[in-house]
Amino acid sequence: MDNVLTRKLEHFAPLPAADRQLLDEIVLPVRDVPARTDLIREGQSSDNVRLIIQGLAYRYKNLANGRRQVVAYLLPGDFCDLHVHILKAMDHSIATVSACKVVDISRHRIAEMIGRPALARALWWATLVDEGTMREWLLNVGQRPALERIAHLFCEFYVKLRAAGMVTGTSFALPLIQEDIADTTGLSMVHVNRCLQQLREAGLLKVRHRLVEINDTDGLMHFCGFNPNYLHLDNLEPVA
Amino acid sequence: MDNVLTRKLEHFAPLPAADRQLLDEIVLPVRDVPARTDLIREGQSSDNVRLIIQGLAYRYKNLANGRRQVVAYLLPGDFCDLHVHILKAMDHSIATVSACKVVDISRHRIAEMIGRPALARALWWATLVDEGTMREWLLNVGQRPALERIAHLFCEFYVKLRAAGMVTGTSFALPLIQEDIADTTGLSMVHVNRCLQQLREAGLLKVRHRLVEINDTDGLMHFCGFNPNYLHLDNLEPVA
DNA sequence: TTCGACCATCAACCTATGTTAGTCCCCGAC
DNA sequence: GTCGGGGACTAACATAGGTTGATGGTCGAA
Repeated sequence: MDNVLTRKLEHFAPLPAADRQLLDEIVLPVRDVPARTDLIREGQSSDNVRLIIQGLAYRYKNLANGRRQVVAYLLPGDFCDLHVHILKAMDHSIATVSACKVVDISRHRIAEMIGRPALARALWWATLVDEGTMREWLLNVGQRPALERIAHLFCEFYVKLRAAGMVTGTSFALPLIQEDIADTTGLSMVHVNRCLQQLREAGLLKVRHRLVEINDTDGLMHFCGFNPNYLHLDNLEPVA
Repeated sequence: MDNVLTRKLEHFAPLPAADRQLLDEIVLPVRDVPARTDLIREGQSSDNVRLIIQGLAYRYKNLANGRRQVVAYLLPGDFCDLHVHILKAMDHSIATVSACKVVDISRHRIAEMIGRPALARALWWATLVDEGTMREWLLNVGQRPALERIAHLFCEFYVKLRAAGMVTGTSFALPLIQEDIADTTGLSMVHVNRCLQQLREAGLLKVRHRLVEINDTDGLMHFCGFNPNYLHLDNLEPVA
């Protein structure tokens, strides 16, 4: 199976063949977006819904003084703005990290999806997972010390990318720079750098050249109290 | 109109009379829950969906070391766990702040609501508003300094309670203690205390005896860069 | 009316993290 | 092959906010 949307939605429950076929039609044609490019900006509205097919993107909000908070990452199979036709304007922006492949899906197609019970439930599940993730991030940023906060972020990437089949062995590609990690965790870039070195010295994880290698999965998860329940990936094979 | 659910959902769009009638049936019978009581705990699941009719409650998550993060407040008209039958277990807990009146709604009733297009859209809108709020909180906790962070929280309460008709003039009841504010903003109780005094000295806002008085609405909102767009209350009368 | 609990407040001190201002390394463009 | 730029990394210093522990209101219950 190479339809990333199907793959993602079937983490909730298997889909009828007819639904899978609809998803196969929806997933084309693909458009290329360069790295570090805004897909949609706060205040904008739009008729289409965008879906990430390949690459990494993120949602973010800015403060007037220029400070930035990343509020979510978007992986292949994630929708950018499923809600544009309910809400009048975006309350945040979305940008690519790496070069991405994106499809634009018409409003009518979305309605078609939502008309199918199995798909509607799967999309609802995806929404709930996103909410659960934001709650966990709030806990992370609000209560965990810097080292654990960063470790937790890497645990989450590990589990989500693994579910998407994007982890080979014990390492995965992650096109983030340290400043992205800083803006995700509410820390300064300098402190992120210090922490990454400490995590490396502790033998928990290595980050070099946009490649993350997790030496000690259990150790890392235990260190930051990572509990994947909030991702609701009940169909997930246990961690190796 | 005294149906808090109708009132809330009609912030999105007016509802057909038949839908309003369904909501009137749903909103009974009411059950009393004392203050500072868990409504549902992380890991639990449940067949019913709870709806807050009166009082204040909050969603929260705990760390193993006992630290607590409040991730959302629930006002009259808010559902506690609309998703229990999609997800297998709660990924967070919910507790009351003040004594609350709550209704338990059966799964079948929820399905009935979702079957009505106008209600389904209104519920979807409510979900999206909750998501938008969490993104704003992430920005708040991750990027704003303590004073602005607390000011922002009070701005949000002001606007939401005002939309719910729970603000009289320039002040409103808010049963939170300083420790709640601390656990909401990711600050220590002591620092919250310091900040509240500074906000008072600055003539922006006074908090005493669970009563908040906002002296200078515009000043307060400007001070913390509050922009209510994320609440998507397009039908809201402008701030007095 | 008194008592006890709970909550607000205060002071002294501490430290995790931020800031500034660099250097260095690597890679891709020409 | 060299140049330029982005990103990683360092060091020295600054501070916002945390911690601890004590004091003092206020209010409801008996």
